[in-house]
Amino acid sequence: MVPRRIPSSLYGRRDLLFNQLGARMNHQTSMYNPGEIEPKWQRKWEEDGLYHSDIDESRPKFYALTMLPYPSGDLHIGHWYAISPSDARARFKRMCGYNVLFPMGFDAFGLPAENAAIRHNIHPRKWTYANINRMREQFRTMGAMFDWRREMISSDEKYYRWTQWFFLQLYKNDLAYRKMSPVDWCPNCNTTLAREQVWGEDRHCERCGTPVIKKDLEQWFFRTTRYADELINYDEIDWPERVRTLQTNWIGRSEGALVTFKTEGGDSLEVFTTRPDTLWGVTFMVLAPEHPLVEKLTTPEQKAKVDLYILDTARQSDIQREAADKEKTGVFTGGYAINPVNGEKIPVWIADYVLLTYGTGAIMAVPAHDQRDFEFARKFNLPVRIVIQPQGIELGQGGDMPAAVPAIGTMVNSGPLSGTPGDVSFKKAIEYVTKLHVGKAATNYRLRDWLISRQRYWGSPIPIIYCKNCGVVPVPEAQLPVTLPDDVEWKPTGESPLKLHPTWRFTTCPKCGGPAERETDTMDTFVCSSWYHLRYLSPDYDKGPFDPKEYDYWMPVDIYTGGIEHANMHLIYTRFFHKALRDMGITEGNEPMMQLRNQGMVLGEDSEKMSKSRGNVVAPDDLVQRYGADATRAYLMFFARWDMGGPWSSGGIDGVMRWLRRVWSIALEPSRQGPATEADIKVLRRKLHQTLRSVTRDFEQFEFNTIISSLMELSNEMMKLKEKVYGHPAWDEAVEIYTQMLAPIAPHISEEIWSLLGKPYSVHTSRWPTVDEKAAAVEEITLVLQVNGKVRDRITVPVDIREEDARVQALANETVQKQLEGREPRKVIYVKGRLVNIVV
RNA sequence: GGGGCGAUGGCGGAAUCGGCAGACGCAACGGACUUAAAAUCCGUCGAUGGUGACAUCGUGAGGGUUCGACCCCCUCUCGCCCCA
Repeated sequence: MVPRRIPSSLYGRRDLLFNQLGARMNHQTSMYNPGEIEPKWQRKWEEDGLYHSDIDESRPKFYALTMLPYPSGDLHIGHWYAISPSDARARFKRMCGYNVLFPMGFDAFGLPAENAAIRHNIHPRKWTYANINRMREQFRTMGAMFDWRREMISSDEKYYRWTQWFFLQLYKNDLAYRKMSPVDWCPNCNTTLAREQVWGEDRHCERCGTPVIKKDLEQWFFRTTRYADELINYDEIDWPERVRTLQTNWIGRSEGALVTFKTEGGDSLEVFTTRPDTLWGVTFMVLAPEHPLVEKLTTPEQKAKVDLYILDTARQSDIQREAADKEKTGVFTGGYAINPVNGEKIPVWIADYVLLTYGTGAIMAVPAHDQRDFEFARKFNLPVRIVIQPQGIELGQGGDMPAAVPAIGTMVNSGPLSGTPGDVSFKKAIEYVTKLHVGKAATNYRLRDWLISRQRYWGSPIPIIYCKNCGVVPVPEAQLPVTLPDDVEWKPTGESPLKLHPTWRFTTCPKCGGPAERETDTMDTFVCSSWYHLRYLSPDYDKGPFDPKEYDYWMPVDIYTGGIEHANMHLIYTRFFHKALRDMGITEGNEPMMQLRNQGMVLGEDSEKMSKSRGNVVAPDDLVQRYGADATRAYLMFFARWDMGGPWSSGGIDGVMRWLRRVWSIALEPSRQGPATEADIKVLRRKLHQTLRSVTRDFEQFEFNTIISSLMELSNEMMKLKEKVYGHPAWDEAVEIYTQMLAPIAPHISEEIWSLLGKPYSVHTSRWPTVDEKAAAVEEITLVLQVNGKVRDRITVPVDIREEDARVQALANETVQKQLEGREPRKVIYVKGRLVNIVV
């Protein structure tokens, strides 16, 4: 636990008080002491409910959402980096007049809790909720504008009741189904993993690093593929192109044709091809070793070799199997298939580079026009036949091609379609196979349905009952939630603890009342996080997953911030969820989150990923102790572009701390009052309103680092002018607006300054100032004088100088004349407000 | 192997529409204050040459387009990410 009050002796530089500053300070001012003011204001804001967000039809709403943390035990610097700038922007929006909802919660189910249970013999619930309590306190030190009344915790019964309810709705609408399937299984975590939880060349478990193995199990799936086409459409949302590309590639839509070949024995052998125009170039077929027809096709002479090869393949990972640079391996089955377009008899092979899970698990091999097929043909001496003649490429004979030529071109050696030009070849080929009833146009996706079953304890139970008489029976909605029992034993047995529970598993069938068994698998935690943004709307609501009144007011999410690593998982799942719910009439609109922005990553000072083992971890608690939350927040916004991130630098934060102390004294310390000239006032007001303009724009665009730099520039300017303009209304205006601009970034110091200035509480509910365009306008500009594109001089001219005058002045300039050396200008280029370039 | 992103002083970064490269900050150095140190304040701070005004070079490398390129195009190197 973080102490509620940090001893102020840690912060204050009391020594200073009695030094040279002491003499100048009056009773009103004291040193900037974050240790004192931060907890003070945090308490006050909480008591006053300053950050409560309630429906208010009189104001436009703004739903600012930031990805919720997993309660791993400590809020680390990455959380601060992601969340505190998001908080600053939410605060900015609020000051701009929006009714802002900025909630926080915990993604509380998941493996680490259970691993902790196994390792330290502590109950996952206890571990998780203790961590949540600790992290909630750490969050409070951040000074963020969370409305804690809206907190959701995904492992609460009142939450997962509705996760289960959603499962039932998906089940009713045929969007959840069960099937036997080979799955990636982590032998260490004893669970199946989704494809995206399997990482790296050696295909290891994302959590524990153990290489995964394949296993056949009855599993629950969500039909994400049904929405594949809609998911690659981003018309309604402002999401970074990077994320859209990642999602599009992940979904991997490819158009082509399904073509049915026949085996000699008469079985249909369906293949998906993206190149129907190459059908006449098929010289062999390749099946995945696991393909169901392999056994039937294999001749007795080949059986021994085939069986051995199948065994070999099972030991390999998909990545190893598909690697393009890998030496091709394969075995002839002895069987043959018939090419439906020309009746040719072609050999059928098996090879590991064909995966059962992609397309139909079988391919037609066209070695002349596909590199992998080409390599395979060369290795096993199979014929290569050219059927495409791309323009301008000399192909020679198939037998002596150095590599496959995948280009599109005119069809040749293709029976009735020979001569078909490349631009219509796909269409014509598909028409042809359709007419023959041996094929049709088809679209294939890389995206698979979402496997949500986990053989683990710490997750939401799947609300399904298996009855000998009635089969698969959904738990009636009135009986939800299916509660996770507390009294289980977790031993790494390979089975879910729920399966070993003596009583929980056994129940009665809701349909026939006979003896029945519960599903003992729990749901992938990504199911929980697919709808948490809806639960914030009404976390205690018990008539549905969310209160429709709240939904109508707050949804959709206006801005979602978080890490890009979720592009292929959470962000696809949550879009899928929303679209599925929309089709079931539960939600409205096509997209849950209108705008998405990703932050980068904070690296250690050694430019490496922070990790305990490297010893390069920066702990935000220490920073708060030493510098306060405001300086920590400001430095996180200042040290790098937010969307890029970068290595932490421990020295840099001192500069930000110095800046805050300067701001403090600029705003609060009385000063000698010199006579202010018109010019001084003008300079101050111009800089002030120019800064306000750029800060406003940068907040809109998530450019936090330049917000801080321009505020630093302004404070430097104010420091220079203070002795002259102190006491003048322009000075008071500057201090007031400065405090407001600072408020979203450093909420505590600005609230303290605001209150010491005698302004009405609170700076955070004050209205964002408007730019005085007249004050911000410049009257004189620096015109750059170039000769042949090189800067030679700069002159100060009126902002509205006429082009003719600018040209005349430039040519008359002494330095320019010297550079011209009497040469006659060939051309004079004038860029308004920028430069005159004289070309000789 | 394919795709994406990036490379700017000693360091983090700025330059928002093709128009003053290096804003702002860190570090460093010099000065003021101090018995002293810290803190604070003032100043210097891309490289080379020059006492200096100034000149030449300079945004990973090479080429191109342009009156003018950190910015656009081509080729390459390195780093990170994603997909294989």
